[in-house]
This record gives sequence, C-alpha cells and structure tokens, in this order.
Amino acid sequence: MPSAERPPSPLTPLSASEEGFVRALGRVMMLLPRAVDTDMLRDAQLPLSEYTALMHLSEAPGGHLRMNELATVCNLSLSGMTRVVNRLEKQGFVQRAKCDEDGRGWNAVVTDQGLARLEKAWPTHLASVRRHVLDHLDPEDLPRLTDALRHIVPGVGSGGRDA
Amino acid sequence: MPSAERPPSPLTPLSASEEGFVRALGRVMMLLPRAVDTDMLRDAQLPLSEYTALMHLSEAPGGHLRMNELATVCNLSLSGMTRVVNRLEKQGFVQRAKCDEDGRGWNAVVTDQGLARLEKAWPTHLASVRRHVLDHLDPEDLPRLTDALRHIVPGVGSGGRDA
DNA sequence: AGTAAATACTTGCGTGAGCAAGTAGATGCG
DNA sequence: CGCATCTACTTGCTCACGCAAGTATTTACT
Repeated sequence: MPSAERPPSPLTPLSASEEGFVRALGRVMMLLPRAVDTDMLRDAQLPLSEYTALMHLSEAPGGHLRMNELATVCNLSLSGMTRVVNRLEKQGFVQRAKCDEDGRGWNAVVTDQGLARLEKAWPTHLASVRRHVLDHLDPEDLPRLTDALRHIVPGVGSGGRDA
Repeated sequence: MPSAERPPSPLTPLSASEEGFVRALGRVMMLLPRAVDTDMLRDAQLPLSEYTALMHLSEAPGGHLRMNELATVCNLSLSGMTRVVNRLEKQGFVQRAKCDEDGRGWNAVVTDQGLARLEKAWPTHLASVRRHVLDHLDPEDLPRLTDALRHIVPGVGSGGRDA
C-alpha cells in the first residue's frame, strides 16, 4: 500500500492528472464490459459472464469450484453466480455436485460439453480483448499498468456484494 | 497508436503479462463502479449516475447540454440518459428546454437546486474516488496510466449503444 | 446432547440499462 | 409543394444483477 505519504486529507480537490485519470477509467469501466459482451454474444453466442465462469472452472483442479470461490474469481455476487450457474446447468455445461466435506456446500463442475463450448468460444474472447484493449497498449507498459490496477481495491469498508 | 508492430495475428494467445492485465482490469471494471455508487448512495443520497450528469451539466457553458451530448459524456446510452434526466427533473435538479435551432432537440439544463445538490455531494464523490482509487496509486504514474486507458477505445465497429 | 449462532447457498424483489420500436420534427429530392 | 428519408429523443420490453430474506447444515457453547 503506497499511501501514508501525505497527511490524511481526503478532500484535496483532484489535480488535473487525477481528474484525467478518473475520467478515462470511468469511460473504460462503463463501455468496455458491454463491448466485449456484445462481441461474445454476436460471434460466439455465449455471454461474457458464462464464458468467464467456464474459464475459471476449466482452470480449477478437477474442473470444480465452490459457488463461493467461483463467485469471487468471477467478481460476481453469490446470488448472481447462482443464476449464471443455473443457466450453464440448463445448457449442460456444468453440473452441481454436493460438497463432500461440507453438506451445505455445492461444487460447480464443468462438463465435457462445457469444455467443448469453451474451446469453441475462446478465440472470440481473445480477439475481442485484443481488439478492444491489448492492440492499443504498449506491451512494455503492461506490468506497470497491471500493478496499478491491482492496487485499486474496491469494496474495502464500503458497501458490499450480496449479504 | 502503438500497433502495426507485429503482423496482424489477432489470435496469438495471451502472454502472462497480458493475461494478468486483462484480469486486473476485469476486476476493477466489475467492482469499482458499484463501490463508488454505494458510497454515493450511503453518504450523499445521490446515485453516481445522477451525480455524473449534474457534474457535466454544471461544467457545460450555460449549464445545458443536448441529451445526445450528455449521454456521450456520461458514457450512457441515449435511452439510459433519458431516464436519468427524468429522475433529475422530478427532483427539480434539471429542466428540459426545447432546443432553439432544432425543434426535435432538447437541452437538459441544471437548475440552481441542481447546482446546490452537486455542491453538497461532491465531497462524497471525491472521498470515494480518493479512497478506492487514487490513494493506492503513485501520482507519478498517472499520466502514463491515463494515456494507456485513453487508448482503449471500446465500441469501435462492434455492437453499440442504443439504436 | 441441545440449543444458539454462524455459514453456504438460493429465492423474492426491485432497479437500472440497453435494444428495438414508436413519435415528432428536419432535410432532400422530385 | 409533397413525399421519402434521416435524425433526436422517448417508451416498451427484457434481462442481469445486487440486496435482503429464507432454508439447510455446520460449529460453538454449556
């Protein structure tokens, strides 16, 4: 945490560069998610939310994750995750399996069908991300940018994500 | 535009640093807007969407902007903007005024009440943005970060924003 | 063992936003 | 001058999501 440099005065007006950054970030936050989702829908018939869930499940050991964990890695509320998994389940891309060591826990498990779906969809996602984002950035800058974004930690002591 | 360096092969898999960047950005995009909105609602009783509209109107010459322009600067669809302005109008913070030089155009105009409301709310917004974002970043990095974000241009030839 | 509290997940409900279709006014063309 | 087209905005519809409340199961305390 690179704070504690200046005295705690949270109400200093934004400098010009701060202002510029906040607006640029706001623009990306408002427009980029839907742009990628639109690409996914049009070219792969798979919403970004479902793609993301499948992707994380496919990367998890055994292809399964607790609802909780899945929600966290997808940056979704638990109830939102429930619905995404419902949709995926109806399509046969995941199954729910009771958690062995905790009777109230459930695992979402990718099916082979789900993996196949993912396989079919990833080029679209990749192309979208490249076209909207990475094509416009200098690879040299990425580590620094990533580091900066990782320091932005929303939800620390403010409102919060489901119950 | 720092592209045209490598041949047009949009399907190269993501490198590790690209992957990291995309995930970090995804996290911020998913979580930050609601975090700030929650702060605004809790501490200023004014949603971020309405705050943003008032802010842009207050900065515009004459305190008015065409629905069109307002939607653009707020990064909102035109129909979404219609509803935000409806809400603001009901509260007396803006008025609609017919556009002189174009009979089908409407201006959203901030009222004095609206300006007062903005005046009351900006400290909350400022604190939220500082707490969630700027406190965690090195001011030295801001120009570079802003520049990078500005190069990310969503919606170029993909789906798009209302009709 | 038995009850109270915490946890894991789902469901009910409300809200905000985009798309598509509708309306009203402007522009162009014959 | 009249009709077709285009533009600016609004409204109908749908949907995804978060929050709060509900259910089931585990943990903690006595």
